[in-house]
Amino acid sequence: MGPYLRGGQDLKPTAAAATPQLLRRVNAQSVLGFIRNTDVATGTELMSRTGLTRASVIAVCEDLIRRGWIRELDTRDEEQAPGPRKGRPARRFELNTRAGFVLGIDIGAATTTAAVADLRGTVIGRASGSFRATDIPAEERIDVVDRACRRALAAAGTGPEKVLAVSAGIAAPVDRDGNVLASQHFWSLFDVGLRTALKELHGWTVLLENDANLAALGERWRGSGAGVDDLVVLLAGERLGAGVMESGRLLHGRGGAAGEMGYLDLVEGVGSSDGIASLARQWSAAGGGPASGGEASARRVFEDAAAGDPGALAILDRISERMARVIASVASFINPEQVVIGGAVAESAAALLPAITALLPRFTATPPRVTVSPLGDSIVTMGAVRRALDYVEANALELALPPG
Amino acid sequence: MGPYLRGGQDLKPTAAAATPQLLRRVNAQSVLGFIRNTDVATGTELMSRTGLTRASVIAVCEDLIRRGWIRELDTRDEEQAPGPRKGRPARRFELNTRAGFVLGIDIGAATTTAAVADLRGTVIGRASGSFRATDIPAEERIDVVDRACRRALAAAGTGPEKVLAVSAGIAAPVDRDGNVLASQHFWSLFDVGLRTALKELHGWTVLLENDANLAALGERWRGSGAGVDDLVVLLAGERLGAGVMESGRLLHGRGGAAGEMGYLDLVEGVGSSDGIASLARQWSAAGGGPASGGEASARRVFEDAAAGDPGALAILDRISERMARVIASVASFINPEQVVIGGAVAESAAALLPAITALLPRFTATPPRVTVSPLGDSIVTMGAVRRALDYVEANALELALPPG
DNA sequence: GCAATATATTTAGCTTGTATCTAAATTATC
DNA sequence: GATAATTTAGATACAAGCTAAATATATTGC
Repeated sequence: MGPYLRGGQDLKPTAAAATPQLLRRVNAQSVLGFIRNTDVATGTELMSRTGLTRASVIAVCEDLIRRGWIRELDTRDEEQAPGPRKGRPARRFELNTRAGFVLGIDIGAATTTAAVADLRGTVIGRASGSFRATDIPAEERIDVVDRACRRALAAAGTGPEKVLAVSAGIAAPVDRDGNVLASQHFWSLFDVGLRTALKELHGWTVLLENDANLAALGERWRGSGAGVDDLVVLLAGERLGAGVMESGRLLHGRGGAAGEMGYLDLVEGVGSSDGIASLARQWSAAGGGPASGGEASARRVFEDAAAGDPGALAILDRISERMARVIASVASFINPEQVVIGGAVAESAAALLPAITALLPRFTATPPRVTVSPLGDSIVTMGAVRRALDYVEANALELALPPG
Repeated sequence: MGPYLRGGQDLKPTAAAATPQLLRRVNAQSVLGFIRNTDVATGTELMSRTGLTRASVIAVCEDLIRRGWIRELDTRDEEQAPGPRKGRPARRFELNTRAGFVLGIDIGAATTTAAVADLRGTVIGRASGSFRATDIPAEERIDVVDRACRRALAAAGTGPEKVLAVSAGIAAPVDRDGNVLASQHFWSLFDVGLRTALKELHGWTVLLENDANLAALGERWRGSGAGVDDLVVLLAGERLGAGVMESGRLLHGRGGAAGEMGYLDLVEGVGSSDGIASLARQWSAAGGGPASGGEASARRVFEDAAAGDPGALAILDRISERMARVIASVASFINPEQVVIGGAVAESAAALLPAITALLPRFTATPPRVTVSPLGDSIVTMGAVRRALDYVEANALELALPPG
């Protein structure tokens, strides 16, 4: 900058200047974004989708090849082009799906699961681990998580150096910068420990998120909320949390406690959020989840109800109304298009959907569509994978791909 | 595009290609953005703030001068530069504050107010109008609004052709595209009528918003929530609505009904949202607002309470607890940094702040800061002005400024 | 083999940037 | 009052990236 600024006040630029290189970055992102969502792309397709001229498209593609993100298919060994192919054959480009991988981790109270996915989001490795107890020290918990990651990578046939981004979900408020509130003593300790451990061991930077928020990402990506921009996911199992997407963005609030549902203590006919959580636990233990033994009893309640047993019907009615009140209170404040029930209770909740849906208009003027998550146990890991991919996609041109 | 695309599928570009002109747009926005927030700017200042070189800064400034957004101060008639000014005098640029104006409109049940502001947001004209009754036809209501706009413009010493953007707030859900839900028969009729009328009469395009949402914008701009990114404004007067900002963005939800607070019907110890609204109405009529007569009684309640009268204290306690429950239920779901009480009840609410603040921790684990709006009656118009300015600032380089 | 067709490549030119050098205007100093 | 120091202005050279248009190439169909 020369001597010009010496005399001025010590001012930092508010934003970086837009130089011609920015154009390439923008256009490369747009080309790469299209290639990500297609099988193979020709130059002509890319021209029409991006609005660029052929010269620019080719320049961008050669850039992306040099950086390792895409690959050119040279010989026409695959003769699967559909239409009548006249004219000079087009150069064909495809995503280098295995140029790197992402890691999505679900860290629960009792177990943890890590999933490895390629750049298209296909999960190619998965591993779980159990915690000896819920009150083990943070280090032990971190070690179990690390081991699950290693095993998932091994199952995927790849290694830590190929990991481009890591996202982890925990059952605690996490703000939008990925920090756990200091008041959450255990989790904030765990947070710092996890970050430093994975950084030192593998060089990874962890994107931490609340588990219900990740569930919302996952559900919108590959669940029943596909493509819905205003979506709430109720993650009910060990505890009850909500992941809220508004206009396609996750809500965090000041300290990451958005969607924490503590206010349910105040809602009539619901009981405390602890009460809901314990209800969910019982329910899950009785048949919704893999917990011990009681599967028969939950099934029996449904069977008895189907047979017209008044007691069983009353139980289901009470549960339905509680759920309806919870959904209604969320829905009338956030006005989502859809509410998805996920977590351990999801399976059981499916049977109650008609009753819940029928009750909603009594409690809210803006009843959302209500569905049950089809993602099962993997709802949080799916969201974590999506979160990590989002990061990779947003920063593709800044990330250096691992060699090989 | 030539013959290239003829053979391809009929695909539209997903995004516009980034051409060199984009650079100028980005850099011009950045320069203009800085000039907007300063009194006069020199080339050197702009260089340091934008990171551009002098040549680019000058080119951009001359562009902006040609388009009418800024102006160069030629002679140094104003010797108000602070430091020791050595060296060759700098060219000085300033915002052409009166290159155009924005119009912010508050459309209430009984009255409407229009405010005219210059490009720095300084309100330079204001006018109100009353509706003959609350159930008058949409056309009549539109006519009253139009007349208020004309008078506000006249008071500002300008005309309709100088208006760059118009924002209006109504007490109904409005989605993020500015549309009123069709189920809101009256308002959706009014909406369409207002748009077409103002378009035909003056060529304006109206940005419609929910009034509480505008209140949130206003409060964050020039109220007690200045600069707070996670902010909830409770607009309590004729009715009760919440404007929610999360991460600096307004929440709308699918149909614009986010923040509608219908769920309060379900919250224990609050009563229905109608009940809250009527409470607010009584309260306001008794002294919070400009309504007839009863000011003495509200003042008397406060005076009696100050004197230790148990009946008066009980009334205030009940109101405080209701407010605390409302705020807590919002706060524990959204987790805002701050909640602002605005609208007609604001004045009275100020006296209850300590009680409300003290009660909050009983109802929520994440109690926000609670304040009372200092904006009074103009909270919605202020937000409408901000909304219109946001539009102008985002689209400055696409807007053609009126000549003169 | 030759026309038709679709794609690839090359070349020239435009816009917008940066970097660097020289000129101008003002204050401070002797 | 001339001269040096300082700060900004303006001009020139050049690089990145895009478009547009002309030319070259590979494949299919007759």
